[in-house]
Amino acid sequence: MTKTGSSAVTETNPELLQARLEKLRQLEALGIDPWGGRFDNTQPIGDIRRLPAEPFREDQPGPLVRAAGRVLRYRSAGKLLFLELWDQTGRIQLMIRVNKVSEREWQIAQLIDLGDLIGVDGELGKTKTGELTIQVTRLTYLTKSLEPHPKDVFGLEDIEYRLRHRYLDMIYTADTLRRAQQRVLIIRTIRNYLDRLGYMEVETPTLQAIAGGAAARPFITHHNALNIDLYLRIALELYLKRLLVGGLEKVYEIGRVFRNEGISPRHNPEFTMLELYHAYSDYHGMMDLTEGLILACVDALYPSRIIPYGDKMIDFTPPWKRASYAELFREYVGCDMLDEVKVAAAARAEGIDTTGKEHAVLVHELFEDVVEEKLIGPIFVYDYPAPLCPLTKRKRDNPAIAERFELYVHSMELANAYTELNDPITQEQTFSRQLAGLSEDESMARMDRDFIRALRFGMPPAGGLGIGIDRLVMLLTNTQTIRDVILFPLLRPESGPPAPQKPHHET
RNA sequence: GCGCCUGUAGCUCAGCUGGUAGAGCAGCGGCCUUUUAAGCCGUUGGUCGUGGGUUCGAUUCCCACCGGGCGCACCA
Repeated sequence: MTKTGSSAVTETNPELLQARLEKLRQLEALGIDPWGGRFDNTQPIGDIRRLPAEPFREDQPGPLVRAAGRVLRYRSAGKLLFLELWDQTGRIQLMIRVNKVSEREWQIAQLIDLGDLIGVDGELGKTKTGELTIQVTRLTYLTKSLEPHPKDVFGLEDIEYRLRHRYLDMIYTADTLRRAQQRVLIIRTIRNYLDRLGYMEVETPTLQAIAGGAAARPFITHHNALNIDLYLRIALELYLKRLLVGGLEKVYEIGRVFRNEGISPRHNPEFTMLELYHAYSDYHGMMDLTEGLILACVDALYPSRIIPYGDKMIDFTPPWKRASYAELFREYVGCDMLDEVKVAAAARAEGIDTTGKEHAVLVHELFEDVVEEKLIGPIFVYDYPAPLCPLTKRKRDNPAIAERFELYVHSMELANAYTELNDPITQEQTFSRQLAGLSEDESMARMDRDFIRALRFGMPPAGGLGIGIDRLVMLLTNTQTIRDVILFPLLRPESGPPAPQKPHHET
């Protein structure tokens, strides 16, 4: 194995490894299988901690409990051992006394290393200092850990180390496990909420011949038997809309999408989207749904609807503020967004380069630079300038305005919804216009003729909603970086990667 | 992709303007039957991310590369 002399990969200290291998041999010599086996009827440590417990007494044994988990602390006091046992529900102290276990078990206990997995039966009680403790009567080896574990009391500080050893991060950084559990709860809450409203959850293709539904660069892959390039999807939209044509009136998907773009504290190349469509509804219907859906998540996680994020508190008490794009623009930029002269002046004042830019583009750049940071929210911003939203139905009485809203919380776009365009003629023109305008990067927008054909058969008018699940989880778990709500975010390979195989497809 | 910051023992960190590395914990050998980051005695452990340069001498200064972080760009 050649290492290209790079990266922060740490090799295990060979002496520490040897010490553990030696204990492994000693365990085997005692007739113990160091890799353990089935160990049934354990109680979660969190449950055990809630049991009533009295100080230990020789004449009156406390309740018997059985737990399994990882040893995170080990203190030997001669003929007495204190350990700390960890499982995903909590930690508890174990006490092993030489005269309370068999001689063989006492020997085994001497061979425990930090990080080993053990199972114990014992009596629940309290030590002289009042610490809730299981006094072990039977000790079962479940798995030897050969790698030295990090020192529990310091936790893990190195971000790269935490990401590359997420399993350790889960054990030694309480927030990591908490977030993983809360993420599950959020997604389950969303499913339950939508299922109760009669939405059907579906799964649409990840491999697509044309990656559509968003303006983003796709990943390219290859199918050998068909000998065609395929794209990883960048959105769920176009297939879900086909299902509207097919008669599913309330449909959603929670799934991974892939965008071949930069990485940042708010961006991972693969992330999870909820997209949802409701036939015969519109963007106002989606606003109500969004509010209810996110509130259900807040209620699932917090006793209050005012929750912390960073150094701020976010108040989710409904009803949430709703303001039009034009209103907010006037309020924070200080001029009417239709006034081309004033908008250009305001843009220049913000240091935006105005040369050769369309009016609508300037308006939106100003909105992003000036307005977004004010939107602590939650606030629904609705009625967008039509040029910004090619896939959206225009207002009947004002074709310059698109029926779209975005939900902002803490200046972050959390949800995006439209009254969906179901007019195949306009849709086709929009595709063509996008293609004409973006000839430089042909992969950004592709004419999806099959989708146009589906629209021609008649897609019901509908409201559609997209929510970035990762960002929702960030917000609801008070997490500042997307890497900490995705268990395994993308990182460069840690040792020198094999030379990338030519040919590249682009860039 | 560009800019700034960063990489010292298994973990967490020191190391002043250049003199070839140090602590705590973990490990190893002892002592201890109520510890709480247990304590006491002894002890092992590092090509200071990698390569090159300057220098009598580089963890320290310079350059390149590799990994990571933050910001910008692309985007959600």
